[in-house]
Amino acid sequence: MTPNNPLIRKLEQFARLSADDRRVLDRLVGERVRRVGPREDVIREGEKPRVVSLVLSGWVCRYKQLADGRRQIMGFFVPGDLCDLNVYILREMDHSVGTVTPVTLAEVPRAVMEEITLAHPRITQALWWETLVNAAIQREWTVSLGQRTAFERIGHMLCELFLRLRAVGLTEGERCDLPITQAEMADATGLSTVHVNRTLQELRGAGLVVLKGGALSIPDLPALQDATLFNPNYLHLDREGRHLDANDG
Amino acid sequence: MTPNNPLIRKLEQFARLSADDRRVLDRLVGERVRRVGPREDVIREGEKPRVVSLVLSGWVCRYKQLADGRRQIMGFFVPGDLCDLNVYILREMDHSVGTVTPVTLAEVPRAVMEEITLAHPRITQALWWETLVNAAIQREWTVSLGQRTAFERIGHMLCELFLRLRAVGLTEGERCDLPITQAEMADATGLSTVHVNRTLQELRGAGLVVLKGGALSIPDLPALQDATLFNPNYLHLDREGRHLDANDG
DNA sequence: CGGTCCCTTGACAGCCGTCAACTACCGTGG
DNA sequence: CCACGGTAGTTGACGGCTGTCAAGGGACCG
Repeated sequence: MTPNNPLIRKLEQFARLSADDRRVLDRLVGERVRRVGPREDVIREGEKPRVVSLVLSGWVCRYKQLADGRRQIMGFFVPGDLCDLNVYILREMDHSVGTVTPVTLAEVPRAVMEEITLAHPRITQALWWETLVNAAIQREWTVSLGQRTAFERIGHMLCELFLRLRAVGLTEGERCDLPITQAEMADATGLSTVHVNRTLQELRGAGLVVLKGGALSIPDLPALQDATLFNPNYLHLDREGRHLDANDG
Repeated sequence: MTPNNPLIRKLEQFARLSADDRRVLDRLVGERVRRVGPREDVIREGEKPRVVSLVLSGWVCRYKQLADGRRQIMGFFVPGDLCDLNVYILREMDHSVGTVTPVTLAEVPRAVMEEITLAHPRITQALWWETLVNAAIQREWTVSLGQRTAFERIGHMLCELFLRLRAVGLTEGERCDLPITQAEMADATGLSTVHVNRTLQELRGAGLVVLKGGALSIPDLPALQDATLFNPNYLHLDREGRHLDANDG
């Protein structure tokens, strides 16, 4: 049976978990659930982070708004993603986290987080892997914004999101939901909405993506990867911790 | 007495360490030292990371080279910086790390790292803080590349580097060493060398920076911060873990 | 059926890249 | 002492990718 807990699903991209590991992670998502509507802030720059948030459903983004109104989305969280293991160490948030769609979050108190990492080394390793992958994703965004053209940048982002959603079982064949507006894609890619629109038309024209009504379809993933210089190595999805696999199924 | 171990110096931006903590960290930098010449790779994309590297002196950068030769520097390491706590969890590097200047590194074996984090909770917290700050820096680069103009981008980077160097005691008044070429600044900011050159002239013309012969001077830091929309909050340098302070001096 | 949000399109401008040449600096060696 | 070569920095001309401004179309909703 495939787990419906997206965090378990995701961590098993790294290593197989034991039945006990899963129980622990399931307890974690059940304890304190928070629902947030679309386009709301989960936490704002300057506030004190108190819990670790785990996305159970919906899309969330990190963003920063500059004094003059310019806004940059620094990353998306999809189900299974954790907003910074151990954020609570910092006194205040240096950026905001806001929802894109309606969202359900599991809010994990500090004590629970610490208890788990003390008692469950395999989970701890998997969470470290998660942290390192998130850092790698952030770096890849730096590369995109610094070096890739608008065409590559947008295509690359769609590739990444597709693979990340696939890792938590949220794709069906070549398609997945993509509940973000072109304005949000613009804020994420550092482009204007006008240019995002034109570039999407180019991507469609090249037959690389089908994007309509909140649904994304990638008819030929390798072709899109080639066209956008996409190398999936930074997602570290090939079960790199398999030597840690549990044996009990 | 101020420590000459830059890691200690840096972690004390977070919380005061005990004499024992310092001894542990001093042992860590002494054990295995590696010297690398300028413009060499410390580790290359695709290789297996085996140790955690800590910069003792000199400048290092993370970078990624795309298939067609475009290169993006994703971040600089200066003395006191750690190249990814726990990298060894990953099977292969998704980017390269190369020196800018001649460098001395402390290579910390996995076992030592794990031993320390098990036995010394204050150090562990401080290292987590380091990790979170690094992530915040990477996000800020995303914001710079996505939203800031060339002028703001370069000025912002100089601000950041100055403050980071100051945190490890490598500034003297308003000046510090800046041993990077304009070509490297270009790779870091996603601009062309020509444009970096022109933009630096603008920054000089505005009296915001003095940059010559590998030395940077910032006559009016608040002014530069204003001009580049620089908010230092993401560096979390205000001793946020002071409640953990050791009492033994 | 009016309003709002999102997407789309056209005209125009500007930031920034490319190309190419030139200068400055520095260490080496004749 | 000067020639030499290599690296880093500088400058000018030109072009193009991408932003801005503005207007219109389509879908959904109260």
